[in-house]
Amino acid sequence: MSKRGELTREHILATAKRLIMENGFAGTSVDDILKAAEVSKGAFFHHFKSRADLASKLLRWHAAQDITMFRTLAAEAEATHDDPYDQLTRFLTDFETYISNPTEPSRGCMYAVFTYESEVFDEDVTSLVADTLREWSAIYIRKFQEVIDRYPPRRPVSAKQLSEMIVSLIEGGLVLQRAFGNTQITARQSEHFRAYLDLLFADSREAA
Amino acid sequence: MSKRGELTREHILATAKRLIMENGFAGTSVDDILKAAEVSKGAFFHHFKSRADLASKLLRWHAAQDITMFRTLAAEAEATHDDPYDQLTRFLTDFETYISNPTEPSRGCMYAVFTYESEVFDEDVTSLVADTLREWSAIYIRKFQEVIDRYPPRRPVSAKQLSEMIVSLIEGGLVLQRAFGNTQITARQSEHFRAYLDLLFADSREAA
DNA sequence: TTTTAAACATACCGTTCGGTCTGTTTCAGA
DNA sequence: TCTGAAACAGACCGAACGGTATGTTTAAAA
Repeated sequence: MSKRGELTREHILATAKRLIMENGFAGTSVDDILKAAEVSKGAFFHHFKSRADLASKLLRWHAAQDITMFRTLAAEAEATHDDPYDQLTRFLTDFETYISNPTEPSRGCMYAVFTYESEVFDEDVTSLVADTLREWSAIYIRKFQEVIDRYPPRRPVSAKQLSEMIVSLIEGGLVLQRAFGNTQITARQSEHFRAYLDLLFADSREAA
Repeated sequence: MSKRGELTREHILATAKRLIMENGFAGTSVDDILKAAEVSKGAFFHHFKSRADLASKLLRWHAAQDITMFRTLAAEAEATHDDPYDQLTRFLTDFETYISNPTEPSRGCMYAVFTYESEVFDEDVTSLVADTLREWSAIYIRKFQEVIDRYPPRRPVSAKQLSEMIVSLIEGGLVLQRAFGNTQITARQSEHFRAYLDLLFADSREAA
C-alpha cells in the first residue's frame, strides 16, 4: 500500500473510531464516516470491502494499539521496580493518570461497545473482543501471581480473582464515567482497588 | 387505556427490550420490533409517538421495574436481619442468585447500552439514565453509612467509595459476562466484594 | 341497539442506507 | 517519458428506514 493510501486508511479508521465511540457501531453509518472524514465513498470501499469489514479491521487496529500501550506501561513499571507489588502499583497509578486525562477524555471502552451490540457482528469479531480481554486479564494474572507468591495475602485469594476484579472495576468505571460525565470515576476505582491490595498484602510486605 | 391496549403496549416494550439488549438501540429498527412482536405499524405508532419516544418510555418502564426489584430485595433483607452488615450481605447474596440465574440469563445492563450510545439520544434520556444509576448508588450509600457508623472499618473508607465500587463491579462484571458468555462472572465480583467487606469490618464486628 | 373513541391494520411516502459501477487522478517503476 | 496499477471521485441502485394517512375493527357506554 502506498504511503498516501495508508494515510487515508488510518484517517478513516480514526474517524470511525471516534464516531462509533459516540454513537455505537449500528448508530454510525458509512455516510456519517465519509462526511466526518471528508473522504469519498470510492475511497472508503477501496480500503474496506464492506461496513462489516471496517468493524473487523477497526477492532484489530484498536486492539493492536491498546495492547501495545498496555505492554509499554507494564515494561516501564518493570524497568523501574524490582518488586512485583511495586510494579503493579506503578502500573495502576500510570493507568489512572492516562484514563482520567482531561485533554483527551475517554468515552469508554471499545470492547464494551462491541460487546453490547454483539448480535450484529460475526463470530470472528466477538471472539476477537473476548480474546483481547483475555490477553489483558492474562497479563494481570501473571503479575498478581508473582505478588501472591512473594507476599502471602491476609485472606486466601487467587490471581485470577484479583485480575477479574480490576478489569471489572475498570469496565464498570468507564460506564459510570460516561453516564455521569465525570472523568475521574475510573481512576477512583483503580485507587480503591490499590487500597484493597494494601489491605491484603501490607502485613506480609512489612514482615519482609 | 383499555386492558387490551395496555397488553399490546407492554408486549411491544418487552419485545423491544429483548431486541435492544441483543443489538443495541440503533441496531434495532421499528420493523424489527413489529416483526418480533407480531404487531402492526399502526399499533406501534398508536402507542408511541416515534422511535425516540419508545426509547424514553422503555427506559422509564425498565427503570421502574428495576428499582422496584432492588427495593424488594432490600426490604426483604431488612426484614430478616437487624444488623446493617447482615442486611447488606443478604442483599448481595440474593442479587448474586438473581443475576446468575441460568434460566433467564442477563444480557447486560440496559443503562450501559443506552450510555454507550448516548449521543443518539435526547438529554432527557441520558439524564434519566444518570438519575437511575444515582438512585441505585444512593440506596447503597445509606446502607454502607450505617455499617461504617456501627463498625469502624480497618482502613478509612467512605460509604460513597464502597457504593461506587460495587456498582462499578456489577457494571463491569456484566460486560465481561456477555463478552465471555459466562453467566457467573458478575456474581463472582459481588462475592469478591463481600470478601473485601469482611476484611474491612471483621475485626470491629468480632469486637462487638 | 346505536354511538363513539380507542385500538389496530396496511398501503404508501420521502429519505437514508450499504454497496456498485464507471470513470478520473496520482505516482512509482520501466 | 510512458505505462499500469493503486487511489480516489461521485453518480447511481434497490432495499430498508421512520413515519403518515386512511381505513377497519373492537368494545364499552349511552
